[in-house]
Amino acid sequence: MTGELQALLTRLHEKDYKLTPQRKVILKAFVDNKDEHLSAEDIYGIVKEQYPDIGLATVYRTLDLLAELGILLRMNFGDGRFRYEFSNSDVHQHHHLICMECGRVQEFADDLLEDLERRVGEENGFRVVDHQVKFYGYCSECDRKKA
Amino acid sequence: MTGELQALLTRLHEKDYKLTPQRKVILKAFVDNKDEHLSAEDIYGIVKEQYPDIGLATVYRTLDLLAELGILLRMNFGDGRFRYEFSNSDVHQHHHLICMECGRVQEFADDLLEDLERRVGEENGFRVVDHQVKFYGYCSECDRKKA
DNA sequence: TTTGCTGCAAATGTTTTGCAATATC
DNA sequence: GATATTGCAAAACATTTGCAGCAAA
Repeated sequence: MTGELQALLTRLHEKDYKLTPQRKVILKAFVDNKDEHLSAEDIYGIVKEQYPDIGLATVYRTLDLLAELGILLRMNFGDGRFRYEFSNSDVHQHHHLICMECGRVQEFADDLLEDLERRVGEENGFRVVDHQVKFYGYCSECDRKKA
Repeated sequence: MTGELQALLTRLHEKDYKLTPQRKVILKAFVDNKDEHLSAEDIYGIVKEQYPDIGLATVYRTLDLLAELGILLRMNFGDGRFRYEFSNSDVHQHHHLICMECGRVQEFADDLLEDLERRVGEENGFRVVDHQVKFYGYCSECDRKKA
């Protein structure tokens, strides 16, 4: 756990970014909330407990930085704000199931898409470098409640 | 062409929505720009030529209405504004190739995904009702310029 | 000590809303 | 004539930016 945070800090340090307490605390928030898809405001709320004087602008700037470095993934679920998650390079491709009732986001991994990606690129004269797949529907819980 | 506009107006009329010139002119803008992915501001610009007194708020309200009725699809390409396109029920599933250089959006249709959709739903206890797929990369033109 | 970072407040850009006036049915 | 719809201006909301002060190296 601590080792993971350390590794990330080292990664920043290697690129000559300063290791400020604000950056540490934001990174820690992601380490502690691995499965979440956090918005800037979410992070701000979490981080304010440990570091009450942090400014929202700093959160935004840090998220930008971490996303540029590839440490975070910036995603858009269509709810009007960006959300961020740890860019776990092990699980290379993972996608999202978005519940239209409660808004909960589940993840799923799938490699079948790489095939599709290649084929679509060839057929359309397009060099595909990334893809994003979202399925919309109802999670089992909401589906049960509705029935 | 005119027939298509008529059909849409009838659809509004049947649901007791008033056929205002503003609504007609906005619908016409979509009929005339079938292959585009238009933002509210885009529509506002187009429509202002025929109806200079229209307000931007009316454009937003009309787009909301048409999207709710299923006449338009509201989409988010991550460029900070919603974009709308005709919901052409013939081409049931079509997806987007987004050029990371010039921002142009090409479409492609694919039915292979329905399979995937079913399988993912089953494996994750999720009732999938829609999906959205975006491929990011470089269109042939930009790819050529870069090489 | 030097520069990069921060917090604050103001600015930005898109979308929404309150309200009085207006136009459709 | 009743009520939905409009235009305008202001508000809301997420995000960005300018800048003076501060802190990591």
